[in-house]
Amino acid sequence: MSEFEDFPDRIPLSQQALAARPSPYLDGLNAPQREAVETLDGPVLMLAGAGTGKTKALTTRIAHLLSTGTARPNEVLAVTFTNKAAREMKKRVAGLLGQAVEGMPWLGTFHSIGAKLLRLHAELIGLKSNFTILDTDDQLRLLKQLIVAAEIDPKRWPERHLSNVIDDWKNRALTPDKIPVADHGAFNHRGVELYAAYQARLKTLNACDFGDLLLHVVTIFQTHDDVLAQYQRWFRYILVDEYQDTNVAQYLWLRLLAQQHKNICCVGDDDQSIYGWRGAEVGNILRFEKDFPGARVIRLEQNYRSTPHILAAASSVIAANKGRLGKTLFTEAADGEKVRLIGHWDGEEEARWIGEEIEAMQGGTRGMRPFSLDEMAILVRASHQMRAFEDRFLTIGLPYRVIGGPRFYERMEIRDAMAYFRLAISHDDDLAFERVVNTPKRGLGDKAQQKIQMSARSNGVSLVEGARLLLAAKGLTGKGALELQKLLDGLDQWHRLVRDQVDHIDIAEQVLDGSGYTEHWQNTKTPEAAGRLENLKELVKALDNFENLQGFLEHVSLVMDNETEDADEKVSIMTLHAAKGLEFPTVFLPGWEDGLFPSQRAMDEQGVKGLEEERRLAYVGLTRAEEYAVVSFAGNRLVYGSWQSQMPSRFIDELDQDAVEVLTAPGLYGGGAAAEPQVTSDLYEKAARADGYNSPGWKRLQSRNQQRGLSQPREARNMLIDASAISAFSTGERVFHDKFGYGTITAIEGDKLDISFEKAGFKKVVAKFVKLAEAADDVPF
DNA sequence: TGCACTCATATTTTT
DNA sequence: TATGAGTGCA
Repeated sequence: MSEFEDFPDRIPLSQQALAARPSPYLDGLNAPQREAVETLDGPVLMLAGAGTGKTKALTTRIAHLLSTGTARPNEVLAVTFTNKAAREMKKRVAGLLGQAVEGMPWLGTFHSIGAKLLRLHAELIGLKSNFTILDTDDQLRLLKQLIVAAEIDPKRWPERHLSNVIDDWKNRALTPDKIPVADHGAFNHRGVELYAAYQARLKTLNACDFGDLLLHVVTIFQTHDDVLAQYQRWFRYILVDEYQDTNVAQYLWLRLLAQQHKNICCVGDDDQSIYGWRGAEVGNILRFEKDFPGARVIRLEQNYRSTPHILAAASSVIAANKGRLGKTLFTEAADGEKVRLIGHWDGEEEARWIGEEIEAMQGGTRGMRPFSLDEMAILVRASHQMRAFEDRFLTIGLPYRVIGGPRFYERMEIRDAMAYFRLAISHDDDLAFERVVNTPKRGLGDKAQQKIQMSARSNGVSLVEGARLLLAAKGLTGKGALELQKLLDGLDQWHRLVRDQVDHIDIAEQVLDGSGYTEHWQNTKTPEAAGRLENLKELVKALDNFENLQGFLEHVSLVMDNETEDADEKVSIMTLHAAKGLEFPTVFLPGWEDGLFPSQRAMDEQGVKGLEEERRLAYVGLTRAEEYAVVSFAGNRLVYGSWQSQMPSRFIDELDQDAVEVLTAPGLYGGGAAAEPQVTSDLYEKAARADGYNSPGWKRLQSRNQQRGLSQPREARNMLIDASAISAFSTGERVFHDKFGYGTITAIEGDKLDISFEKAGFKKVVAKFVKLAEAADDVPF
């Protein structure tokens, strides 16, 4: 292996010698971080709370290993989950060492390292080393074919479902022959059979899916001692990021590799485990000390990110979870702002308020420093919540960016283009052929495609060959035959270009133009066509960074992400999941309502386990904030087209009251305020725009709350309960609700009223959203 | 092949 | 509500 030549080969130092010769990187680390860096031998579990500098510790540890000569770059296996994390790690290690880390071939994501290993040993599980990696789309198409072939109704049993079942098995490192009896009922008792068929099909296609990249490697390790032993010797030091997110397959993979030297350092935070639904096993991190006897557990608890109030709020929420490893975050930062809590009438108003708040904060009119849009983020539980914000921000012209969403390489045009590239390289790529045979439209519809399939199957050849034979046998006539011949000629021509090692950018352009694909989008008059052409250009541009098409395809299926860098200042909108690992000075957390967050589905399907994961999500959300966090909820929300009354999230109850300040929103009126004309909220809104919290409306609302003795209630949420509202109602009373109309109170429970509405039926509603019927009579509606 | 229509469906998604 | 997938018709 020549790739490490540029790295000086140093004589490993003993621990003793190391102690005597402190590494220069240790400055600026706190005691536990230092310990995590210096405890090189034996298993180490670094429990790193949010914002405690775990990446710093991890990268310094690598730099330390290398610079002291304890390990050579190729002896260190460092795995992350995301490409972004891998890049970041590379960059920071390089920064610490003052040189590029070209010589670290085993720093990467689980999947990229898995792919690398699998290419080296593919033949051991019946693949060729140039196997293709299927994306989700290919996978689903394949599964659909298998479902239909098995004469199962794909409507009742959609491929999506099967893919989940199979992914779940793969996450648990279960090959078809190892599926436990308890799972045999999966997918209408046909799951195991279809799984086996799928794996067989993948092998004939010389392909594997994401899960296989790990599963196959585990299988190889389990069945080939010599191969395993080689890597066990090789990887003297293993580092794992985000250990709480590992699934069983990844866990086995790591454990097998670590058996020889046992120098495995896992970094994670059980409180930030939010991917349980995807097969992540919190149990892996909870069990670490059992798995690796003699493990040193190091806790990083000093938080460098958030103010004490934010930390207190986050800690108080997460404290409600059971079975934690337990950490107590602390900070030396100054107090700062309290977490603010605000309730709104509905989702639309919530979005409006946040929009205004963002604008105000830009100008520094909230008694804080001015914040740039880049410093603010809105974190939602589910992506459909984004819409309200997008709508609002578009109307007021507030620039925003949505993080996450479909990735670049998942877009239709990119995949079509890539399918063409794949075909240019290999005519055996049936999946690619299926994808593009009639894209753009060539008059090769279902019937023509079936004929090609038949021809291929009966002759035992690939689809491309099958098509060739079909044409030769005159099995296809007319326009279709002509077009198919043109396509096949094109394929031959492109294949020659690849073989002759023509510059791959030229090839790409010839393929896209020659196939008529570019033209297809040029002729398309839909609004997104221009963007698609733009993306295709982008794709060709990206080719520049690679030696050849093959290298590009490998990369694109594993590594290409969607980082559109634009310099413009924008507010970020993303899901809580997407926010993990990020931080923002200001964070808005809307939609804290029971059923939405925590999500009803998580609780229904996973019970307490699900609820606890939701709670960790709340913890992740709050700990993203550096200086300022705002939690909000709405009393009414439009869910699938009908209005739903929402209860504030139970997580709001769990917030440390001392860390929270309650704001009263415009448009919220209970009890005494109910009699006030609607104009109150208009006044407040105008004033808020002008003067922020110094507005007369704001002050009036504040003082009114104070008069009611609401400044120091026991629980945060209780602060929102209008005492007069509670006493104002009694069972049997006729009330009015803006969205549900008139109804009668059937029961009262704290601030919650059970109301039987005349039109909307039975609802549970927070008292402050309801008025006595006679008080409502003068409200225009 | 393209359209207009019905119908079911509706979290989170590192690779 | 709004999106997509599937279906029927020109």
